[in-house]
Amino acid sequence: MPGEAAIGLVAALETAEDISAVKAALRGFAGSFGYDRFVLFAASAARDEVIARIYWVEGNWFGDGTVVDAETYIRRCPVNRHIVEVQAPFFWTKTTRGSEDLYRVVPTPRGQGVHGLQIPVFGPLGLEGAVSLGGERIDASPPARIALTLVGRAAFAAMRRLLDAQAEAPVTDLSGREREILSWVAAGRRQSEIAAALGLSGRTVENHLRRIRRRLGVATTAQAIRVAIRRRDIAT
Amino acid sequence: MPGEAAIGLVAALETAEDISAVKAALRGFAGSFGYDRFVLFAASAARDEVIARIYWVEGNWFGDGTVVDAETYIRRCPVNRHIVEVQAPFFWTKTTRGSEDLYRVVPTPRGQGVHGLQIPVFGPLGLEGAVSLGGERIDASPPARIALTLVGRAAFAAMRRLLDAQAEAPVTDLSGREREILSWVAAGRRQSEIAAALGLSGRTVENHLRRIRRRLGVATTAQAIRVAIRRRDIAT
DNA sequence: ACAGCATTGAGGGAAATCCCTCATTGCGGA
DNA sequence: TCCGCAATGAGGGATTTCCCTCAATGCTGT
Repeated sequence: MPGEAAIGLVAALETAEDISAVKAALRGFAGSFGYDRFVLFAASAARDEVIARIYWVEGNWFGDGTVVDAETYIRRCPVNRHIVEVQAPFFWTKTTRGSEDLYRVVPTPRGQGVHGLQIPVFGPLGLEGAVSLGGERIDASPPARIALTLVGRAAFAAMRRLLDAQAEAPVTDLSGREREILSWVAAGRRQSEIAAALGLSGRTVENHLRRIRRRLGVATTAQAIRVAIRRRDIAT
Repeated sequence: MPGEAAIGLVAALETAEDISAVKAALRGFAGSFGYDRFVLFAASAARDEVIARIYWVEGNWFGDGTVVDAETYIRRCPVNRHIVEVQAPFFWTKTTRGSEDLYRVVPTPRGQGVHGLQIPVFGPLGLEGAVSLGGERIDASPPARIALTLVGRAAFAAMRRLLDAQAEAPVTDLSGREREILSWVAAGRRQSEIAAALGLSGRTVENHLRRIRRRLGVATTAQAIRVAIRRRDIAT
């Protein structure tokens, strides 16, 4: 009865106090479908890299028994790039030809090799992360996919809640100068124009904008405009 | 067994060919939890107002037997504004004091009056819509919320797939493609990333953005974000 | 048939942004 | 008093955006 179990797990994950409990929940549930490799990472589209922060990596991802570190995983798995282009979970399969690994996105993985389910996680600002599940003999049926998506997303939310609680203190307010400068940018001024208007050097304006981006947790100034408008840091 | 039914419904909704089937699925499932009023609307990157397009309104939303039309519903239900500020489904309750309706967001609705569950739907660009369920004697337990969220979002996806298939007329000066690209920029993507995501060349994205700037009469893309948000060409 | 416009793509070069780091000043709180 | 932080500025280099132009589709409406 994966459905009942899934809903119970989601409820439990919402109030989980313990990272190991979150891992155990996903490990156990996904395990019953044949998945034994796990990756959870934040991707918020807010960083230069696709992956902003790795929450959890576990399992024999590359078939050679090596324990993966974050960088390795990212570099060697192009599936993680594909995540920014989709709107729904997708299956992938890895086939090894000679010494080369070939990853493909497929409707239903079958046959030899490592297969997986990649689950994007969305939020108010767009892509926020992903849950990646893998294994060699996986259940790739629609019910499995649906249940795993439900539980995987709940696990992601729980993991983020627990791990980003202390790690980040993101929602600092913008300083007055920062709001002022961002408002000018929103009004269509270039950095050099703002510098002239405010009697600053272009460098200073640039530095302020970088600080603004970091504070708002966004990748580009254009996105900073949108986020700041939503947060009411600047006027619409 | 709400869990099994939910997963089966989601699978069915993914391939539904028929709007009435989608409605029947949600009506039946939510009905078993005491919900008998339904609203599905898109809120995404394309139109004026918080609500871009209403997919479905059904039920006695205002207790006086009147059939609601879209505008009325939007104007009279402030809960729909609140949707832009949350990251997760929430319950609300409506109490009537004299001739005045008071809406409140609550952890668990109880007592007299109309209660409801508001389910935001997120995608790569952020908030994409919402599913609103209401009733007078509703099940507001966590399992019910989780199952309804799962099915509600699947119903939303199905409804959008079926209804947005045969096009809609752009109300603004920006073309559909232009709004789409600008939305991605507002979500923090670079031109090259957008090109990859949409399968275009970087040149094309760049050309679209120049055209957008010219059309909106702005100098920079950052300003275009603000103007487009204000004009409701893209989502906040 | 033909004009208009959306969509796509490009060359070539100028300008702007963005990244890292480091440093100084001045202010308010522990 | 000293730490932290807002505010300012810079060096130096890597990317990205932006500007002009031109052109080929394909669809729509007159």
